[in-house]
Amino acid sequence: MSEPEANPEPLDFVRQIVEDDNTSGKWQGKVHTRFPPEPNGYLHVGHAKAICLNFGIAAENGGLCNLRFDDTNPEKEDVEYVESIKEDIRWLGFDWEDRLFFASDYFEQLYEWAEQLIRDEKAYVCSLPLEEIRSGRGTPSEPGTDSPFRTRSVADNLDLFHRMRAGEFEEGEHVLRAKIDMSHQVMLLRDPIMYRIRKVEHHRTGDKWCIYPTYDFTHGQSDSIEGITHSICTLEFENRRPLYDWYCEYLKIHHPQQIEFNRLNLTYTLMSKRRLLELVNSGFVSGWDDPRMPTISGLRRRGYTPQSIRNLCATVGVTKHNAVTDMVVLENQIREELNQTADRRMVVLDPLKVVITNYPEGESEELDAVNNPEDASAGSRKVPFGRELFIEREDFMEDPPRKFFRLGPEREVRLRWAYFLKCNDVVKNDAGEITEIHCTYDVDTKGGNAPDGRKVKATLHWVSAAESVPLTVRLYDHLFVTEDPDDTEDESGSWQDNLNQDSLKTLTAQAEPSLAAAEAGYRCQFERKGYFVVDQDSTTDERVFNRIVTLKDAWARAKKKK
RNA sequence: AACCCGAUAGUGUAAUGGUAACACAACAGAUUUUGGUUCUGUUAUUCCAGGUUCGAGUCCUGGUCGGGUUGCCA
Repeated sequence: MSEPEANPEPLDFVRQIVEDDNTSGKWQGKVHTRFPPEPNGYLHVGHAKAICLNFGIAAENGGLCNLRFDDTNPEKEDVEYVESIKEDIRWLGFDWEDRLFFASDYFEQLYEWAEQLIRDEKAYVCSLPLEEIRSGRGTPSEPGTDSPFRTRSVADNLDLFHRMRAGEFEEGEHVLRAKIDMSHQVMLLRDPIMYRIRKVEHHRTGDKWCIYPTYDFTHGQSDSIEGITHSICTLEFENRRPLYDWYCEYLKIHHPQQIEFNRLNLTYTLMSKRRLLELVNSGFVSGWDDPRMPTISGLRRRGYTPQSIRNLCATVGVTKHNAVTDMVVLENQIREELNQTADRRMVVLDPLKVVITNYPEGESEELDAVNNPEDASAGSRKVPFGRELFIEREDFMEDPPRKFFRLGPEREVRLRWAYFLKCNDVVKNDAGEITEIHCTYDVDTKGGNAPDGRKVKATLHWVSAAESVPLTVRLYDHLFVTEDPDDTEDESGSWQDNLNQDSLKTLTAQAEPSLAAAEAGYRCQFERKGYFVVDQDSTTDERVFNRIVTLKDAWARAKKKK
């Protein structure tokens, strides 16, 4: 009766926990997750993994996923970030429906809970200066010492805490601390800070508050208020789980389970919001959405699709050990998608003039070119052909090495969708540089096939010199020259030393006319060169194309090996 | 020298005590009007030492290596 299932997709360890909980009835079959960004920067592809995980698990289990901003540090946060984060999540294809929340909406409740802990003698106002709180905490191997204010009466604590809120004290004069254990082996449990005084305007609450709760005193309770079942976060919060549990336990509130997974890292880039902000501020990149940035907005502008990013997140897996995924895994996702869906177009990035000496002067014709060999429904288009063309400079060599299949003196190649072409002569300037080449074409090979069955070893892309249109093309490369930005030559070096100074090259290319009217966001393949997208900087006079990714290039690889 | 977490081909993951596998990368070949795509094949893996067991990547003990913890950041 019960046939074994045909290779069920293996569950990652987080999904396994969720499934086990559903089986045991731990949460009565309920699954409720959340994605809790701090609005202090733009989302990056590492966040995409968390988004896919949280929204994905909810969807797969008939549950819900909230969007909650963890906005407890007004000094670094801003509405600009709130809006960009919402846009990026929507663009990725996820929907929080009516469940948009802010931790700052819970400030009043949090304040009451703080009072409750004071009354329960689980919290106290500590009036030690910052340095003394730090030194009093000890080190991982030596216990800390109790604050002299640890024994303050409940009445005094309540009074002081109220006056903190009322703004009677300056920043740093007092903090509220949990009373746990100053000699605990887990440093975090040595009377952690719950509230600090910050006389700073908050992007949502304005000047209503001058005391702000810390992450630890906010996050678990926010989860609790929202009825979260599985609080999924990254590995660096592992150490904080005891405190998450402590607050839920002593507050006697709904207690979600925190589960930590490994964040996404990619080679040749970095995922630190602080460092990405530095890159933006330094001007090395044009902004958070610079197409070299690993931000969602950067990848979007680079031409990546939501599907390609979701596919990456599905591919990398979810475990508990620090992993670095090769950038080519991301690149392959967009290549795979665009190979199926993108139009092919001919664009010459580095033009070399070709004169076809046996083509009648003053004449031209239109040839049929297939739009996408992977998709017959994409149809075909007309491309103009004439006596003078441009081909890619690197597709011609006067003295070709052994494995070079492209054009050379007395060699014959195919012009894509056009004719066979043979080179007869090379014209140079005084400096010895090739300025143009003279060729003849075989009129019987129209469309690219020889009736006599002869073969050529290469097919080149080309454009008509008279009818091509100029395009601004931005060639992007890795942000860093090393796989690991921190891998500096000497120890005094910094990650900035590894920035790729050649990560952006701008040039003017010659394109077939059909590209003159391409609209922002249009993606296509420049045949033999890569996938490109029209950038938002385009104007009616100037089309700007960003290179999303190159094609795989066996010839380039062979050259590099030598 | 304290505590927490981790370790499986080059990279990322699977194997839920029972034949170590998949994807990407690399390499070789076939096909090809993109040196693209597609197809075929090859190379290569359980950190170490003990223990439990008929049987250990998986369980136990010890070690090694890596990451994290000493913010009034999240």
